[in-house]
Amino acid sequence: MSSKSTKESIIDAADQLFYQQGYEKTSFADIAQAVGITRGNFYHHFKTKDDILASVINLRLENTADMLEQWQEDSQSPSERIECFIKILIMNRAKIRLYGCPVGTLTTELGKLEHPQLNNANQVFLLFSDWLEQQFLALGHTQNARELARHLLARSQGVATLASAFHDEAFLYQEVDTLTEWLAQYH
Amino acid sequence: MSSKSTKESIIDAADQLFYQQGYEKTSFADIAQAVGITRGNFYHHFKTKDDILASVINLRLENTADMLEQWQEDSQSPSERIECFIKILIMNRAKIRLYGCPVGTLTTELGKLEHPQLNNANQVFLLFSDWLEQQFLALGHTQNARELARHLLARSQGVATLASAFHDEAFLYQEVDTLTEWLAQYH
DNA sequence: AATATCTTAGGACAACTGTCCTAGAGGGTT
DNA sequence: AACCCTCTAGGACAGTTGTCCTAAGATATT
Repeated sequence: MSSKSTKESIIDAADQLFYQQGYEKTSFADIAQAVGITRGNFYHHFKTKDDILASVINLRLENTADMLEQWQEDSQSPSERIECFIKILIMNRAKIRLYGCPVGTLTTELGKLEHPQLNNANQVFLLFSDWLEQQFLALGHTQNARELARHLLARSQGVATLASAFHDEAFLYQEVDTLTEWLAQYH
Repeated sequence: MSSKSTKESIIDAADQLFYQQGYEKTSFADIAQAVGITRGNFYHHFKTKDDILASVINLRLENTADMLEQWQEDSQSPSERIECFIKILIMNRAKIRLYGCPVGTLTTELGKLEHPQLNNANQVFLLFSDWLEQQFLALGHTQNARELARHLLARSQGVATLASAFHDEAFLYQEVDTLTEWLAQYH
């Protein structure tokens, strides 16, 4: 196992734990146990807990950018692409039901902690926002493309929050239908 | 200062701190400092941190029930009452911009912590949900009153989440307008 | 085979966590 | 005056936190 692989393992484990338990609750000991290394060994890869968080956010930024690029290639029309976004609520329903949206819950927590990495975490939101805005622009909504993008982003956040609070997947399906109908009026 | 008053002070301070910093981040030391008592003195009023949380949630339940009752009395029509709900986004915009929605952020955090008080915290959501459902029923939407109530609840959650992430009050006003228009179609 | 670099385990460190105990101050009732 | 009960301050307790050091092991290069 090379150094890079161990470092990546740490980031992956931290990514999951931050999502499932929250950043504040997750300790070095938790991550170390998940990876299978000792706590002391940590310092060689990351100086501080904030360093790990920064790496986790960078990983999420990369993964999100890749996913959006994939959607861009795979779909023929802007409305199809927007539907891809809506459907991640279904794709990730099991985890959303348990932990909410990884983007929204992290930014919310970092906001309360007044954490310096909050702006970086918000970049993930901005990736989605800008990409959605592009799609609405392509649909011809030049006046309010950003407004529509943020609106859709907020709707998906709300759905994730309630689905998680009530552990209710049925609500998730229902709201995805409502969102698809909403989208139809902007074709 | 009587005992009851000190206990209430603790609950009030914890209420604010749990909202502003989160439950996990807030320590006994934080609360003690906010109230102006020593940490050791705590045990006389609350046995555990969970006890404080339970009291905070009960306080929020009472306050929410009172507020809903007030709206019920003060407004003449169901749609006016629903507008009261929508407008709390404006009323509390300063705090929402900083800390998000107190109900949504707490249930999200407790969900990740798998905290036994999660169900109690969800009761606050249920108060709103049931009350909104009543209003939609009164408007004649017998088939989908609950669906509409949950939908509106989710929308307001999403607005709060994004307004907090982007520290954007303008978005909040804009989405309140959108929600008011949405409501108009159900009069 | 010898050397240099990278990676690891183990533990030390002070600070903080939630919890709990004890001694005494304060006020009211007999 | 003597008593009781409520409340408080101060500190003890074991455990955990993030951080950091050191010594040894592993790996690669010469």
